[in-house]
Amino acid sequence: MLRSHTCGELNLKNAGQTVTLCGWMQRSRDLGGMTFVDLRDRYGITQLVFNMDINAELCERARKLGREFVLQITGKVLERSSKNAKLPTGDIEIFVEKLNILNSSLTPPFTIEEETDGGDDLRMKFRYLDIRRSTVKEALLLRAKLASATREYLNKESFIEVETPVLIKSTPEGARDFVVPSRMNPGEFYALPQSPQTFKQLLMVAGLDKYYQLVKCFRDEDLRADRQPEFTQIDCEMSFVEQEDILSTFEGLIRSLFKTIKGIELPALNRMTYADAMRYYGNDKPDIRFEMKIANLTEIAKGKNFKVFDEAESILAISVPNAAGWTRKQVDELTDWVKRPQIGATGLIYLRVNEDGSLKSSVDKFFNEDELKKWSQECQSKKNDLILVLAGNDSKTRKAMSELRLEIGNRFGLRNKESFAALWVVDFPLLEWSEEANRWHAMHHPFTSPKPEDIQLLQTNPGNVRANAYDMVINGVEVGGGSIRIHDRSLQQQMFKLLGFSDKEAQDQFGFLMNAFEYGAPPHGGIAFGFDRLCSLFGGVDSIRDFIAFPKNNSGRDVMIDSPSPISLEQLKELKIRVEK
RNA sequence: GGUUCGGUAGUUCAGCUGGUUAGAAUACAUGCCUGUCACGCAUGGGGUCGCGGGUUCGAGUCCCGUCCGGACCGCCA
Repeated sequence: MLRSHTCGELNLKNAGQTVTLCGWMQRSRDLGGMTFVDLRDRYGITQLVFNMDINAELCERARKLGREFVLQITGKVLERSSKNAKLPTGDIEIFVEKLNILNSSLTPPFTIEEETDGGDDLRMKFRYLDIRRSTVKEALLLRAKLASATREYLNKESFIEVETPVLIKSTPEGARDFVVPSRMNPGEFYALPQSPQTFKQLLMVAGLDKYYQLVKCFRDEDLRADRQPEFTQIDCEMSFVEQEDILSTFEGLIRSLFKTIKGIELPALNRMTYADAMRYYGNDKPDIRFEMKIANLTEIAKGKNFKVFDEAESILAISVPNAAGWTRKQVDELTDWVKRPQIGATGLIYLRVNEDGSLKSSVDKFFNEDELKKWSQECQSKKNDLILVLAGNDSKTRKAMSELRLEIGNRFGLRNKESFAALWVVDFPLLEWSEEANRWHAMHHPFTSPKPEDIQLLQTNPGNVRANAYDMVINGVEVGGGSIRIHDRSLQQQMFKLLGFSDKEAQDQFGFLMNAFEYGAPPHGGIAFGFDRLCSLFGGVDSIRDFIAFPKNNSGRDVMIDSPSPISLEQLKELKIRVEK
């Protein structure tokens, strides 16, 4: 070992000992007669001290050290005459007797501090330096802790971790696949899994009963702050279970993670149907850290000769507490906000509920006091509330209202990152109609089972069939989702047919699964959690990038290794692939 | 595919309605300083204003194109 201790562990108890430390030079403070050096490693920072009077030659050498030089020092642990309460090692310093420079360093392109001066692009290019910063290091540490606590919980519950293949088969449903050419099978391609869905179902047919895997998944879609092309899931599946069993098992997992990692006793999760989530929050992943539910004014506000309302499919409102005092300017600014193309509302109507109970709206011309009173009753507003109204096409307006509600939550500081509100959203529709493809799409995936009582609707009214599907939502983030699966060949076949597969297509693409169903497939179901998102939620950060050691940028590039990149002509030839220029 | 914001010193940024030699902070270098811990003080070096074109007597600034990056919409079963 090159060292006897780490830079984070020495304190007064070690005073008098001779120790050897290794680390990076964080910074030095040269006072002329003496020089202080902060030595940093993963575990912390320890101050080194050099003195001209006692060892001039060594002190001169210490003065010449540059930032991020790698040092090995041996010296005596001394109590400091002026202590630093900010450091765990702040009571002591090392009086250096031997200084060995293990490696020098160029001046780093950004400061290696908690708050760096480096931009994202630069940090990613020099990610190995970025990870030296405590913020990123702590994020990776949190990820490791979450992974280990997850495994511990699931192992204790008798789950078996099984690895499934990464080179699999491309299927048309769902996201775009990343594909990998097969040299031995020219013209043919593997796909990287979007999820190990079919494999975990086969493991249930195989009788493993309880499976999990912390697994990399891949989707070739456009990225976001919380979306990477390769990401990690906690993927789980159980046999001989009903929806309730899955919900309670994995509610247990999440609550245990909160307990062990954050010391938080998360209350039992409420259930909300998909229909209610859409009705009251305009969104299938409601942030329930605050109320402000959406009210529907369509019935009571129509037919008063106000054209915008009369032509609208839906008129929706939220009542913002204590906002009646907002100035015209503030409301105008909010109006501009909802009119941005990303939100897409055409305008914003308001109704003030004044302190004295009187009402003032931007549409007083069309509505009398009694009519406005009905609005405020429908919104359950209190004095001093400001009611905000959007109108138009139902799904667009609902979406816009949901965004507006979240924005107001942000502005009022109602979305505290250290408070956590979790719930299950249940009873998702099995199918949704795709205008673009002119056919039904599986809302979750094609292996999701319909609720038994709704199966009869499959032929007559597919849009109304509810699925045994559920999402776990925390603070408006979908952290996980799953379903009870179909385990019966004929129902699965019926499902594919409904989704527009011919019998042959279904057999070609998913025959292996349906065949397996004929050999005693047990009833089963499962769930998958977005592990990166879970990490960022626990870390109180919106972006998942710092919880991934080497993430990709917005355009799916790794700017450090500069990939993707062209491959040689020889490689292409071997793969029998021609690239269009 | 679209919307939007940005690209100026190693880095983070300022630079107004176009006008003399493009600034600040920090980093870096040198010197001074014996209890600092974001040490302090002094001095100094450091710029193809992303790239290409245009308008103009004159462009970091205005226009067009392009590349790069961020956020978002579409997309993400």
